[in-house]
Amino acid sequence: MFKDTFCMTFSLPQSSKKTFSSSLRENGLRPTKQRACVYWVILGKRDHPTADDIYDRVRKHLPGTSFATVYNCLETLVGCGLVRQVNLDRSPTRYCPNLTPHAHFKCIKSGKIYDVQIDEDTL
Amino acid sequence: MFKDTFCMTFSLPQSSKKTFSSSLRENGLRPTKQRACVYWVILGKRDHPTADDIYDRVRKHLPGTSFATVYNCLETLVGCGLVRQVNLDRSPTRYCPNLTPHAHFKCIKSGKIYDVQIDEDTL
DNA sequence: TTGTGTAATTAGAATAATTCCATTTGTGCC
DNA sequence: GGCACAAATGGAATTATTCTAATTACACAA
Repeated sequence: MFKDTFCMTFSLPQSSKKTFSSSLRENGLRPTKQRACVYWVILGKRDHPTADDIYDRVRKHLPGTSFATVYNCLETLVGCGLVRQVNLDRSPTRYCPNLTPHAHFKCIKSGKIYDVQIDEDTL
Repeated sequence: MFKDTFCMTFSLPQSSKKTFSSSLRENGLRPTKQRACVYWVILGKRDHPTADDIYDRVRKHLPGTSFATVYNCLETLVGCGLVRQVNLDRSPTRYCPNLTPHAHFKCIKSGKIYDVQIDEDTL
């Protein structure tokens, strides 16, 4: 009875909601709450989370979510161009909502990954 | 009795042999036949082989070689700067004896990887 | 030579990220 | 409501790689 309202402690900002829904629909896919939550999580903390991180964060809001679903959603979002995959070496794939052309800088001490804007003029 | 002579159907060219031995010794490591064979295999066919490919090729010459050894040797060779790792997406790590600065081009059809020399002038 | 200590190799188990599969659940439409 | 199909689910399977404990090879001293 309270399931939906209890779990839905997330909501996309209006602008992202539009991009989200229209991108999916353009590809004949549905804007489901799991997909919305995964997208919301990635937009919310731009620390290049792994699927594992995303799983943890999503489950705080949609506790029933499975790993398979997280992977499915990620694949879908990547396919629609809403998020990007970041692969460095063979460490777990990370996800990034920054769609502008940029490079990544990885600190070998902390392992953190930073976006580096590319200055077109220097190319 | 014939074990060694039978198995040792590989030998590094004189120049590579020197680089190989001295690089290892500089790092306090021994130039063993497994390491030599792995190096020889990587030098021999520059198709960016995976650890799996290397395992197959090495075992044609040193049949007793284990996977662990192949991985150990690869780690050692990379550590000594004799070969390089190539990681693209999350596909298996590939190995490359080209030590000059270069980029990689991967054909999405065949999956083959090609070295692309970098023209310093265009940087 | 013959030990002896350490480095290297070995087989097989363990790990970790990801994918697959069979089943269930949700949604849009008649 | 019922139907068809898309999405989500839990758990098993896969795969590249790493770990572990035991064995073997080698350099050097006695």
